[in-house]
Amino acid sequence: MKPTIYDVAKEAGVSIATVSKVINNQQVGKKSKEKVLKVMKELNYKPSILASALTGKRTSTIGFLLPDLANPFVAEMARRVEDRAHERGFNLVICSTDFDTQKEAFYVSLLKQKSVDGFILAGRFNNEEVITELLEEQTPVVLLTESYPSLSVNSVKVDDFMGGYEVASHLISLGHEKIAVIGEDANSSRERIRGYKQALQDKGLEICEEMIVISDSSPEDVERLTGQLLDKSIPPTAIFACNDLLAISVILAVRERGISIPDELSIVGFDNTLLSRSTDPPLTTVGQPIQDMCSKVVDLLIEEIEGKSKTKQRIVLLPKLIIRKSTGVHRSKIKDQSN
Amino acid sequence: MKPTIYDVAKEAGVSIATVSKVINNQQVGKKSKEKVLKVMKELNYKPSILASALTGKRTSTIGFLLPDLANPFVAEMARRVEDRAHERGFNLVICSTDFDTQKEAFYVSLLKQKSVDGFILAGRFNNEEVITELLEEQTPVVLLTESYPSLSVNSVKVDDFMGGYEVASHLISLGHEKIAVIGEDANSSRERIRGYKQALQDKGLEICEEMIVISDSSPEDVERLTGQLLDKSIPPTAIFACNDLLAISVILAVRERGISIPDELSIVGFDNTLLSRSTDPPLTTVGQPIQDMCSKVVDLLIEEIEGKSKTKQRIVLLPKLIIRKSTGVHRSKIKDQSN
DNA sequence: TTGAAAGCGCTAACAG
DNA sequence: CTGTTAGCGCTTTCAA
Repeated sequence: MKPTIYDVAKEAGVSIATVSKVINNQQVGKKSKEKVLKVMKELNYKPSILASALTGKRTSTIGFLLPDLANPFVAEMARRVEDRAHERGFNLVICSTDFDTQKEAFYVSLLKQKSVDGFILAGRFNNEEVITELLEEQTPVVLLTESYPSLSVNSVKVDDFMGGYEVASHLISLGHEKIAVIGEDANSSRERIRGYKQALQDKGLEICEEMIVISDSSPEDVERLTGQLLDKSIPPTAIFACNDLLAISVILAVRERGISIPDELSIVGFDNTLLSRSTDPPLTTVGQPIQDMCSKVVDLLIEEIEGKSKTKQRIVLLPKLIIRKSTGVHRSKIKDQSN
Repeated sequence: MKPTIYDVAKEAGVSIATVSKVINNQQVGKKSKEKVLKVMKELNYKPSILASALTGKRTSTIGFLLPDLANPFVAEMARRVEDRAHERGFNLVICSTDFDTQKEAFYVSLLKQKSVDGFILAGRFNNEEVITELLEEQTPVVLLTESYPSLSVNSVKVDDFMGGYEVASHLISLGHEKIAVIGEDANSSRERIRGYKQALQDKGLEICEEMIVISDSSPEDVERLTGQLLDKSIPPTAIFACNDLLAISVILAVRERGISIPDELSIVGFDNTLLSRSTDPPLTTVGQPIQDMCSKVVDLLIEEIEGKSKTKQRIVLLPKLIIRKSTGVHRSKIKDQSN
């Protein structure tokens, strides 16, 4: 059916070894080479990557595990990773793990069976055991967006601490003193919160632990938590949501209560997703250099795949505060000033 | 390094044939079977899918080509497709084509070399030649979201015509008579527009061609077109954007002009993406049964892969109008009523 | 420069 | 029920 290397060899009057050599352009007599090339074209011959991988070559495909492809931020990363991978001649097989330890293990195992050349693990990856195993068998892996402080593994992420610090600083400079935080159960959130606390401390503000809450990321939970925050005797004048998706849920909850943004409540997100531009008001957020990060993970992984990497790296890129309309001076402060 | 079927055979004291049989659970003596299973576990043996595919079995991976993974609607589809594929034991290798004929051809060719079992092509696929070729060589293919009227190929999509019809009917029932449309250069848009026209006609309204514009999908272009529409001597009182992403750009453009939605202008989208809930006001849109569609494409494809499919199918699911806050009676009508 | 042949890990007759 | 053996399509020595 589909032509094989034998068909080409026969048609070109040479041995399959010769054909193989022109495929991998090694030394071949000019005449033979031309002949083979011509026949390959005629027969529309494409070498089977399966077969060549079986003999030890790469499959040129990368396993890309992420929490949920439907998440716009994740999807954008996936696209950037895909682009870079494509430039470097690799394909991606993408699997959503939903933070599920079972799925994580399952997919890694399955993709190993399919002989992917390496893995990119994006976002929080719960199954530390799996990572350890990968590391032990020297399977190339790079983490994206999160890192495991205790493991010697390549990773690329943004400086979450700094992002959190900048958000809080911005809010404080606007006069806010009661700043709540809604985070997720992930290292990145924890780092952002750590940055936030540091900023409060540096400015001599009191850190109030009950203003810091962790959600399970579902819109319902976020709305509930937002409600709780707002119902406090002294409610916050600003809420820092640890990512844009959370921020949107916050906005919806807030809007439902008829509270105006930013006059009565400032809101900040994180990630600078598409979403953040289309909310009303447009969301102040922290931009991650997605493209850069994604190029870097791919490059790092390929380096490891090609065996060129000397030592493990933790690459940390700097985030950038993007001020839009969801943050401002609180109404009460405005009165103060006009008095 | 990694254990092979030989290692298992030797360790279990049987032939590789026997091992192979237990892998594919065929008839094997109970004792041997147990022994082999035990050894497989001990050695943590996983059969190489490459090798087995080389002998004619499937790779259990599907090539999924789509326009742009960073598009939230597309990403959500990808996730649903992935889920179903996973349930059926398949993986996805995802490639973004950007509507680029070259990339389309390139990826299809590459994935064929990688021996994917079949293709899902989502959205407008420009390279008809490639589809024809796929069809000729009997490679399983299913189109998602778009269909090629002239080709005998499986496809799953929503009834775009009906969606457009419902949008227009809704708007008309609200009293709108000047309804503009912003579409894309794709069959789905054309169908939606056809539905829109039919509705106008059915209600005895005049169809004004200059109220119908096609954008290149970039936010800038959409904003420009929106401006043009609004600057007409008799501007529309409603705009039907052929998808949510377009609708958002329209909203941004409209908001910039200080026009209020829906009092002065109603806006409708299409797709019911996540985005449509978080805009302000929340967007009236048309919901596609994404999950259903995606399960169906996968099932259809796998049927073809397994050779069970008798005839080609074009599956058309019905859309559903979702009325939110971006549409309403125009201010002028309200006055009329109060007079 | 070229080709014969072994082998990658697995499946599938076919014998036994 | 089990094992032998011949491939699957390609790469890679090793001779010629």
